[in-house]
Amino acid sequence: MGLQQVPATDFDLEKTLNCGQVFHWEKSGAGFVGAIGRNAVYVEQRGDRLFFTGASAKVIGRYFSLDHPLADICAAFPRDPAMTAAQDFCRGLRLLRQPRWECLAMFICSSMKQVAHIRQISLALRKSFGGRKAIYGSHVYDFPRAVRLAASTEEELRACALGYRAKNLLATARRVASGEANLKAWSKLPDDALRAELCGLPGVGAKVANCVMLFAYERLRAFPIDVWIERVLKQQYFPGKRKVTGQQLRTFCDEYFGEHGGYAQQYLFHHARKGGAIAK
DNA sequence: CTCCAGGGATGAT
DNA sequence: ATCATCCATGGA
Repeated sequence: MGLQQVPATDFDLEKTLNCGQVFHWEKSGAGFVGAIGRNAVYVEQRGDRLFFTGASAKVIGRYFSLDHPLADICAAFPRDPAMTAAQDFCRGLRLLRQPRWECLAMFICSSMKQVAHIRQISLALRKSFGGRKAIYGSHVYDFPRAVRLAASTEEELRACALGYRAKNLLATARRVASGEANLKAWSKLPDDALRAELCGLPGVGAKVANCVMLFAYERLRAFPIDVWIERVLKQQYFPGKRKVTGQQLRTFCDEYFGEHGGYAQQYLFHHARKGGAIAK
């Protein structure tokens, strides 16, 4: 079974899959197996080339955002110690273009959870409601469509360790399945209108909405603020300040990080979590 | 404005 | 082996 390949400069597959933007890729041999939409995929990095099977080069390039001008994006980051250290630590980390429904559903499940646990929820949902597919000597499950989850019960979802999130996921799945929430049509909306639509869904607040905008709607300006990022921001950009409100942080981020704020956020986030850049 | 449910992994004792 | 901690959203 031969692998196809594409050039992938300024790319780090392991960092891209393990930085907390996606939750279902599993290590397999020298690479990873996972699903890109309905495609079961094996992907492996060798130097500045990506070897893969299970999807077209076009699908691979699009999902891993190999077209993002990473050097230019990084060059446009603000020059400060935190950003420089994060950028150095995250070399090659790219923001994926994830399927909209899958991304929305997973970030509804992500609330108040750590990455390890979100991965378990992802697998449980896929095993219970998704389709099993063989790939490169292994197998994966694709993510269940909204209509499938809409036809499930809160009890079935709770069995996937969703806890109180089951109710929100079920309610949102029903809205998406009925067409009342048209995720595809929303992609034409400007940022603020898109955020407002997403926040109207059960289980979606500002943080989850910004994650979905960043990871599934190519809104590279979207800057999700969670506790990790809040710590980094306060420590690095508001040192010694006693009371910093959420609104102050919000305004600062939107102005300071600008056009590619989402990349800046992901780099600061990953560096804080994995690089031990936090003093608390 | 404040308080807190909710639940499983993870780190500390 | 038990105990505290992590955490976004929504509702009281």
